Amino acid sequence: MSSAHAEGVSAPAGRGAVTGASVRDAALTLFAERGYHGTAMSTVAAALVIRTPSLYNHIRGKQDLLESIVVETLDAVLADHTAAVAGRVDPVDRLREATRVYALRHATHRREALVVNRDTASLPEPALSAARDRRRAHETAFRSIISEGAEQGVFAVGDARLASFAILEMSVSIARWFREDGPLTAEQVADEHAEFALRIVRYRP
Amino acid sequence: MSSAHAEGVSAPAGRGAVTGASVRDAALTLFAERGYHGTAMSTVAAALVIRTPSLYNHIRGKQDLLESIVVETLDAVLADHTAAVAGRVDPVDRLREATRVYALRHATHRREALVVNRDTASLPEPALSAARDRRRAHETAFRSIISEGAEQGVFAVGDARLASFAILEMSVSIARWFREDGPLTAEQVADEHAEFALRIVRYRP
DNA sequence: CCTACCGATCGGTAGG
DNA sequence: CCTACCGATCGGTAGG
Repeated sequence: MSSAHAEGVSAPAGRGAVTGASVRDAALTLFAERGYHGTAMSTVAAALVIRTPSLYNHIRGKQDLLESIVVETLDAVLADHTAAVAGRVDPVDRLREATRVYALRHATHRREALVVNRDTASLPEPALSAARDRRRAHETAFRSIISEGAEQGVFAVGDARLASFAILEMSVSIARWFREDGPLTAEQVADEHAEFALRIVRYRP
Repeated sequence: MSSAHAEGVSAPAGRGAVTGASVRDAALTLFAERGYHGTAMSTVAAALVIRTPSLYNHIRGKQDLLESIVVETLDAVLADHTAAVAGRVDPVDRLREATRVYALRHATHRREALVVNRDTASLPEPALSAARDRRRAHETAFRSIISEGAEQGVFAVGDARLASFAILEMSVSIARWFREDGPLTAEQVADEHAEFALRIVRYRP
């Protein structure tokens, strides 16, 4: 994510210097709102107040935009996860922190999350396999925390896969409703979801 | 849902009589796989082994297909919910049953769930508002169970909205991974999610 | 159910 | 950054 903007459409009208980053940012906003196939490149150009062909001075093509959004986001998810569990041995700490950073990212990078979840399947190979590999790596790492906790008897869960999906997906849903100007901060929402995760695996302090 | 098939593509090759129901079924499968905007009507026709214009002897248009999928599915969700809570007064029973039927539907009607969640925003007005009203009605009814349980002191939950979204969305996610030939039946998955819901709201028997 | 065909729009290139 | 333009594909109609 090299965009200078964390949220919102980049400066469109007036003396806004169009760059690769601003094209990617405008595309990200529109892909998140209307979906990849529902967004015409002419709409991206219009958001930047330029003509469609001018976009191609900054980017290679529409598919490239999607690929960079998806792969970079999934890399960031994996990096978050690795950093979150590093140095922690207690499954309770590991699950709480892994859930917290995952939930937090879905509150702070809503557009990226929406696009990844909706449009990853539209990627051509080999980007599709690359995306699926990254996603699977995260799921596997996340689930293993639950399995380890269950083996140690600290978690009581029937099916680690089921619990893992439930926790991951309730976190993903944050991207659908979270508002920066809402009653809860991203950190509060993330903390609460981390507690939900521990309840799902039946951890009782 | 008047389709004769609960899952899978309707009989395509050979002596398959194409009907309105079979067109809707083929479109449902393809919309679920590739998204509404990612599916060409020519692909729907190809799945039925007819030419594109022949589709229009059975349906009014592409938008109509999406509208009927979304509105009928949301109506069914509301009907499920109403039936599930009818006659139950204990918030524990109400939440367990409301979650169970919602989760169950996402396991048994995966394609519909995927399309509703991915493509509702692509509906033109007034169908868009109709869909949003139905979804909101369900969310409100669902959340009120949690609020009532919290008021009665049987649930301990910080934010009813947060808990409601988390429960609903972890159930929605079932549509993304559930397989009929997997290790768990739809009923088992639904029951487990109902228990997850009670844990999230901190109900302790 | 088909062939023939439509206007509109798509992503993208040429060539300044 | 633009105008001019491309071939491909879109949803859909006419008229059998």
